Amino acid sequence: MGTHPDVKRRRKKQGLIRARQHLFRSGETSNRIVVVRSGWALRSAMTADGRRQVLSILLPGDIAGGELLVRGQIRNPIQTITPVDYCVFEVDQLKEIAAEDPKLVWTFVDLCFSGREASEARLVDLGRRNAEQRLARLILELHERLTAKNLAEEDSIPFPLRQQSIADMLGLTQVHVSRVMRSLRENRIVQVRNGVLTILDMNALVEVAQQYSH
Amino acid sequence: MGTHPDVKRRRKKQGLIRARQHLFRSGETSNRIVVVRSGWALRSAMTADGRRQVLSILLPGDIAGGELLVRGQIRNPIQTITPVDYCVFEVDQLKEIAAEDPKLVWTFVDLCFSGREASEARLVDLGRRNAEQRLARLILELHERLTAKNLAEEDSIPFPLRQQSIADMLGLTQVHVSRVMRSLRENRIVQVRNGVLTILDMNALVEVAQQYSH
DNA sequence: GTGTTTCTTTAACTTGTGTTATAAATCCAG
DNA sequence: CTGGATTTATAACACAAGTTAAAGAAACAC
Repeated sequence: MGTHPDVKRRRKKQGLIRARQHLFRSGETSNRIVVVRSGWALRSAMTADGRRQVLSILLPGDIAGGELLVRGQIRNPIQTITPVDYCVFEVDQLKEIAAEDPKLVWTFVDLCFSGREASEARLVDLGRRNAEQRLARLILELHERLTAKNLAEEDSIPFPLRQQSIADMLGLTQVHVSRVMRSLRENRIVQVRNGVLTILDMNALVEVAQQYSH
Repeated sequence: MGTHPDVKRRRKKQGLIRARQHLFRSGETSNRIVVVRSGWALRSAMTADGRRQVLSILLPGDIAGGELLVRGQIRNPIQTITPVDYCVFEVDQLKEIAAEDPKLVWTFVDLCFSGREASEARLVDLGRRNAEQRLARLILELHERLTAKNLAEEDSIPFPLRQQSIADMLGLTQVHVSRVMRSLRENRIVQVRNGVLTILDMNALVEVAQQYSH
């Protein structure tokens, strides 16, 4: 899609934030939207009894807090899992720009649909696929997204995710994520070392991701 | 939100379609968007091995095929589960109207966000709640939505869903949905008769929906 | 009505994933 | 380098939900 030229011109501020910090808190009423420039963050929801469901992974280039364009407040907190540097856009300014150039609003519609498609893809995973498939598909998704952003080398990608975060994303427990990781490791399909995940056997990984199941 | 006045004026056609028919097929490239006027429909995704995940339930007032505003084709098929009558809007015309009145585009952004929020709520259900909670929450959601549309009487709502569809929505099997329904029935929490579901004990239902779990 | 098909219920049995607990790695501050 | 905190690995056991099968019930066609 690419950033809109008017938006670039009006870029206001930027910032750097450490790992494990909130980029947005639930309920926050802010008028700034953030674009991640480097680093990873997780957007999640909490249940009443304190368990977490990760809704999406934010990678460089992704927008955080876009709902502020149409909602008064942030619903889902966003926390960094690595240091993140970002730039900030004022909601009011974006709206002004959009008023001048209606095409921009269609860009928002488009972005919003992409986000929805992504969360529906995850829905299918949680509803209809087993743990092994979910993990394999998550790895493939990250590999694709990072490759598109030129952040992968060959079949290696940065991998700062803790097993607990993966569990919270895939609707599993950390223990079970560990089991499935072991299976992928022992079958020489993927390898994780020093925060880098390497896909050793792409065909096998795709196979696992697509295997018929339940 | 309410339908935009310009849109109402240009309403083109309407139609009636029987139960178990496709309102949209996957891959369809149509230039018509549909608003459901009465009846229920399901939007779903299929896995490679033919299992189904229901992504959303369309009730009267809901839009079907909205993605055609920003995408070339329909990704997820929509099938009626009751007779549906609907009205049709041409995509091109909507875009023309939107060009004249940019507010309308913001309405699309808003709608799109609502859809995303709904699918993320379901994501939390599938990732972090057990079968009983999922079903209780589905019933409460339908009750709320139908009440808002004035389609509920007291605590009774029309309920044309087959157990298999509920299963495909909640990531369960039909057999297990039957078990959970039995539990709700035997505890005198809900009752289904002649396609009408009655909430006999709202407090208990809310309790089930929120119980701490796993 | 009668027969046919589609749903639902129920039971018996299996299994994937959760739970709990502990040990082993790894990371990090000082 | 050392000690403490996180994170990961493993094992043993438990249970929610899946599977299969078969019988009832309901819906539907003629």
